[in-house]
Amino acid sequence: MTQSSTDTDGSASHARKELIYQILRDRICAIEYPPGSKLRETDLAEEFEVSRTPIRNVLTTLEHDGLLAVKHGVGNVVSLVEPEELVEIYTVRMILAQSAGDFFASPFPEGTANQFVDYKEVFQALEPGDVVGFGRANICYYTGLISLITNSCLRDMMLKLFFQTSRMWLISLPSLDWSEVVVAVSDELDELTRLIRLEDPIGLGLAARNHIFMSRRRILAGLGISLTETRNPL
Amino acid sequence: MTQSSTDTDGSASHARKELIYQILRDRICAIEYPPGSKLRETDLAEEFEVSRTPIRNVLTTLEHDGLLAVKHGVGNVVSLVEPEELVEIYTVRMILAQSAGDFFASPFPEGTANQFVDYKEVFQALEPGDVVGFGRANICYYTGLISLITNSCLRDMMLKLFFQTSRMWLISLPSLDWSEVVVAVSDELDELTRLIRLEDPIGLGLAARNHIFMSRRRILAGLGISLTETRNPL
DNA sequence: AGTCTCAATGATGTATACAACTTGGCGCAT
DNA sequence: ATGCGCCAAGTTGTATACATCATTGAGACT
Repeated sequence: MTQSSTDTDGSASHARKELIYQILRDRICAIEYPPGSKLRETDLAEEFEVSRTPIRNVLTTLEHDGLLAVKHGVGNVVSLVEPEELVEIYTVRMILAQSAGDFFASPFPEGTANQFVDYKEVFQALEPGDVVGFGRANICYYTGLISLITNSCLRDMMLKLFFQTSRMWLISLPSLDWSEVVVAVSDELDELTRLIRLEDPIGLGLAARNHIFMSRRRILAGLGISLTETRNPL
Repeated sequence: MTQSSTDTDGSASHARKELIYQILRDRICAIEYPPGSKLRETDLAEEFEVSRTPIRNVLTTLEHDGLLAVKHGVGNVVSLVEPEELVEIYTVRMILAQSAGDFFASPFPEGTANQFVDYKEVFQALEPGDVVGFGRANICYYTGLISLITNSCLRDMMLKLFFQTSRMWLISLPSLDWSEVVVAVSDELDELTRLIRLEDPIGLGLAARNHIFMSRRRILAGLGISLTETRNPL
């Protein structure tokens, strides 16, 4: 459902709205639009060369996904996820990842392992402090990993939760040691690559669960510092 | 997120849209609008005494939730869930229910057990064959059960998946033995009531998981028959 | 009789004017 | 100087006219 509607939509307008949706979602999740940003409908309408109507349609969906807060007379502001809710989301993500092993395609598609090696190289090629680049790379990596799941319901759910937490993870990044994080992600990808080569889907799910656990630790550590420093993201 | 936005929205328009959303969602999930039905925007606009614009807004959300298929030039038709996808959703629901025990409010709120006794009486008072009444009762029951979960992310997720499967479950009902189903649901509620009185949240989650498993069995049995008989739900 | 074409119909999609709302600043009274 | 109130600017929300699309039926041609 939802974002998996890349199949025969038929109508061209659906495809266009889906495209705009994905673009805006990725911008929010890579904090090109950081939390607190206002997405002005007229601006977006001008950029995508449509009227406000289809833009508003997309914004409604983004609000339903928990990425935006639409406020009458104020603006469409990228929302912040409270630490308490963040922990809840991470907890559910861990549950899902732990159970996802049973639903990975086995054997893995040809070239999957090499794909993950590529992801790693992208991360390592990033300029230190390029948070947006890190976010985009992270979206690619996670989307690729989740696409290996055959249960479409589980897949959509994990994607949605990933997108909800992504921007908060990126916000916490500047408070952490960049090279340390890159090393951690590289090790993560090494482990996943190994498990894929070993054709161990259950292990892959468990490893993903552990990485989410570690990620939660890091993000909370980062936010614990930054929440008092940069209270106003604007 | 999503349907949990009953808190301080501020704007009255948000509240109105939320209300319309819940009404239409419940109608779909209780098959007052059975799969294949067309929801004409002008009709709904007239009923709720607004223009098509806010109605379309709600319909977009319902489509995103996987309840509607909006087709340009055709109509907004209540979608059917393919058996394959249905199994996937039920599988995820079982995973979530099984893990939900850790997140039930403990101790349970005062009067929770009596509430479940009431649910049981509602089911038993239904006239045989009143599928819509069964659907509405089921929505109440399940909403009440899930509201005991403290993890809001998990709660929203389970609710969403429940709403996705509800109409298919009701469609399969006429192919099953009514009194047998009522007895099964009554036993279900008895067991949940007992576990609530025992203050056993973990057991409650596991029992819910088992009931979802049984429900999946019944619904597939029902659809196995009705899928060939009532192919055109219109 | 059968089939193809096309126009009429009715639905959703889009654009735009206007209404409702929030916020900030300016001015006035205290 | 300060606090209060009101107005203006800017934003989202709504209503409506029109565009676009899919279906269906009649009619003409074969």
